[in-house]
Amino acid sequence: MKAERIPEATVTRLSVYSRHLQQLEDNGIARVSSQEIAEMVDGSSAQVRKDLAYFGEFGTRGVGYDVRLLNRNLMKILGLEKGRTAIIVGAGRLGKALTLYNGFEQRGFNIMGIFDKDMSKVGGQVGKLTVSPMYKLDEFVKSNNVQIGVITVPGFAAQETVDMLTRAGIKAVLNFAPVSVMVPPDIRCRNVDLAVNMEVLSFYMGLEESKETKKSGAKKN
Amino acid sequence: MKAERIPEATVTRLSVYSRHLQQLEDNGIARVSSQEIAEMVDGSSAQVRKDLAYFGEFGTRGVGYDVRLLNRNLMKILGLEKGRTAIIVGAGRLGKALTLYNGFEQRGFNIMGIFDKDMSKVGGQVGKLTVSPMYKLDEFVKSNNVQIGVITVPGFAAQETVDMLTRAGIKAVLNFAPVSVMVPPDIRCRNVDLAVNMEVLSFYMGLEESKETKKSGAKKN
DNA sequence: CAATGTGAACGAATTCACAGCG
DNA sequence: CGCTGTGAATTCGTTCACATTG
Repeated sequence: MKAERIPEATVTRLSVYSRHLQQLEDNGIARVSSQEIAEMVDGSSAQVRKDLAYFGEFGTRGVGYDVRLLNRNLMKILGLEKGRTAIIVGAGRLGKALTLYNGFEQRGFNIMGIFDKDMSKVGGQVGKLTVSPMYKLDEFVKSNNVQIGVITVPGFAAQETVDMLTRAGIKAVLNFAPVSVMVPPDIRCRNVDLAVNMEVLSFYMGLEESKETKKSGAKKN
Repeated sequence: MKAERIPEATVTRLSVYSRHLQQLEDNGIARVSSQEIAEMVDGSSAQVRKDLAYFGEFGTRGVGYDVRLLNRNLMKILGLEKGRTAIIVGAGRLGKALTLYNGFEQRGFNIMGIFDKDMSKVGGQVGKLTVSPMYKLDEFVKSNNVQIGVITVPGFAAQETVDMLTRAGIKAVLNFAPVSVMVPPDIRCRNVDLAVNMEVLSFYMGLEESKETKKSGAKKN
């Protein structure tokens, strides 16, 4: 282990390892090797060990890793033992779906509120939460120490929403609006563009298609 | 330009470039430089030019790129001029939200159907679509030539769903279930794990937090 | 002695810097 | 003259291979 800069790809994989370890734990499996983890996530054992090596020595040579212990360590590395707090901004279908998405609380995230500009949505129920108006956002973020803002507003409203959140003191933004938003340098931001994922698939399908075209002897132009 | 393997990161960026060019086009902007594109996507101009260079020469030296023309080319590279077809499997909240998500059709994707195993959901309306039972999936995919299957079923049902889709002849899978699914080597698959995104944010927030702790002189242990 | 942890080798992706061209 | 297009240099991430150790 050494104090280096951590590749983002490593962080992403740690999260995936953790989810798989959780499954092993739930199934009562006590030990696992880097090789076995690699198979679960479709990677290499060397990669698994390298990823872990950034943060310490978690295994026993000749034996492998204690599933429970390693998962605890990964959760800690990922900051999940701290009970992360989040709100959803945008009470459209996607916002509501994310508010009620089980995967978040299963991993220790607490969705504390949901907000919308549209007064016809304000007051509506989303599970246990009630949709709040935007003017309550600042106060809510501050007094509840909300850390993560999840943006599910339409593209044109995304930047102003992010600005409100950063002014209120949010630490990180997960943006589902299909635009690039600007954040101050001390705020973490990730864009999840659903269409981009589809387009990457489309690109690779296109490669396959042109292969087939070649095989059958047809010409493109 | 040369016939090399294309980095996936490049493909992802092309999709983002295209979305921004679309915006410029809508605003009546006719020309753009690699520098300006870079600023929009928060990247470097050299990166933009390198990405484009995999596919050809699209610009004019000393001038820049024709917005409309470049966007046409990118859409073509991404296979979007072909009218990609998709179905959603899993008519829960996320499935419904994605079915009605504007971003897909705006980019040329046609969501043709939505399926669910739960008979109490079958027959329900989702926009213009009616939720179909799973036993109709195979026939539907084949006769409509559906290319992309979007998985929004619970984790435990994801693998069997993928198997059904691949048997029916699907070309690509976009998996929102928080598990790793296996696909045959000729099928493209992307996993969008919503919790992973949150956890990566959480990790970097943790780095900030320990910086602050150090600054204030406190010790972690 | 089996599986970890890790320096060294390798390969891939990004950035640099400038030649080439409209 | 300005901006593209691109080899060369560099940085970054992954894989290899083996010494290390419980």
